[in-house]
Amino acid sequence: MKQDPASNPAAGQRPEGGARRQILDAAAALLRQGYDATTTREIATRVGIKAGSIYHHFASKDDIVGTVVNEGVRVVHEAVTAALAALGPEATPRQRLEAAIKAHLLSSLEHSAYTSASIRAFSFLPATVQEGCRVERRRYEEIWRGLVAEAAAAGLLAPAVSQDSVRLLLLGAVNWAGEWYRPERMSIDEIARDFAASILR
Amino acid sequence: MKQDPASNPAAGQRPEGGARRQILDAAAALLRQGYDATTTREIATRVGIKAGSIYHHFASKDDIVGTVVNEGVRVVHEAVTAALAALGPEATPRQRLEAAIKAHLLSSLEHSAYTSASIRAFSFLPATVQEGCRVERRRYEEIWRGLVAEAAAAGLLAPAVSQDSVRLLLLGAVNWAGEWYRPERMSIDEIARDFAASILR
DNA sequence: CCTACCGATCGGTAGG
DNA sequence: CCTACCGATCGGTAGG
Repeated sequence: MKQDPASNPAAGQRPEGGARRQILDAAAALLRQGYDATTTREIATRVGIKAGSIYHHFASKDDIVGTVVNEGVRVVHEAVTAALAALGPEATPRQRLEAAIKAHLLSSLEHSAYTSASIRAFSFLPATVQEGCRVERRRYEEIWRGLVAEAAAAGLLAPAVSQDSVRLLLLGAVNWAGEWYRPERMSIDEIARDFAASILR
Repeated sequence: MKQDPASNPAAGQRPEGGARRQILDAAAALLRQGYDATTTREIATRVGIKAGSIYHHFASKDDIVGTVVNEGVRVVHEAVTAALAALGPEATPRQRLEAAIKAHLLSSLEHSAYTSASIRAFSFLPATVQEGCRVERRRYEEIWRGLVAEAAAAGLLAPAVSQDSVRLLLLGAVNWAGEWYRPERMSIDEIARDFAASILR
């Protein structure tokens, strides 16, 4: 759940930087417990400022939440893209799918509270916040559409099963992992390997 | 999302029946939107009584929520058990797993707001409510442990993949289905068939 | 089952 | 960035 600033592309873009980033970090951590548990007062306490001062940096609570959720999708998107690029052009569809699963799990379970918040809290957010995130989410979904299509073209999927079903099965499983994952129970490498092996043949 | 009283084993056990059941129904429907969205006042409004009158029937909000969540697990448990029993002793492990997936999806996506609430809201509930549900949830999990073990014994799983991984993959996928399921998009029959076919060989 | 109310907490604002 | 405060809403209770 550490926030690596180097993997956080928005860091340093604003001259003041500090306070705004601290507010987002606190909100991301709180969003794990849900939207209502993410109070502006608790955010302020964690940052070390008074409740009213939040509004010097953000227009509203939903402005904060929307920024966190959008950034969470962007972080996992970039993590998966980077993992695929690191494999190089020789990689097989199987290797690529397993690498994408691993990168997604690492982002949501270990690296980014933003991604974790995006996944867990999304469906309980106000409709306006959800809509502000739709484009980014759909862009990310496209990666998985492509990976499943590659696997299908290589004949790695079960016969007579739609690619939509495979994608929804896989994304559902990895998104739900936050509900049961414990580091000492099974490693992320192992989960990624088993999930990929279960679906590919 | 209809509540079929005949499939609701607790109905009729209490002589007064009506009000208590109506409160639970309203709470189950509201819990889809989250724990905090489930206010005692909104429950009362939907039932047609005043807010304070809730406490004539239940000790607290968490008493209501805990009852709903427990019943949600019990309903899906009984739905899956009944579906397996209906198959008879000649059924193959493949048929049994697919029937269980279908029964679970039907319960959470069509038949029971209680089951839907159990799945969606669980991880955002107060710890005390979660603990009051642990036993029932673990009992339900055992069914899936058994089904995966049957499939493994029949040689239907991918080699070198742990049964835990397969169970977590499958349960994660079906539990996440509430996030994307639309009746006009893909039928529950089709989802169950594709999910089973993706994992079995 | 209702009326009337409690203490607490929420998001947000005025004015400095 | 703070002090002081707002209107609204929450879970729950007293007393009937």
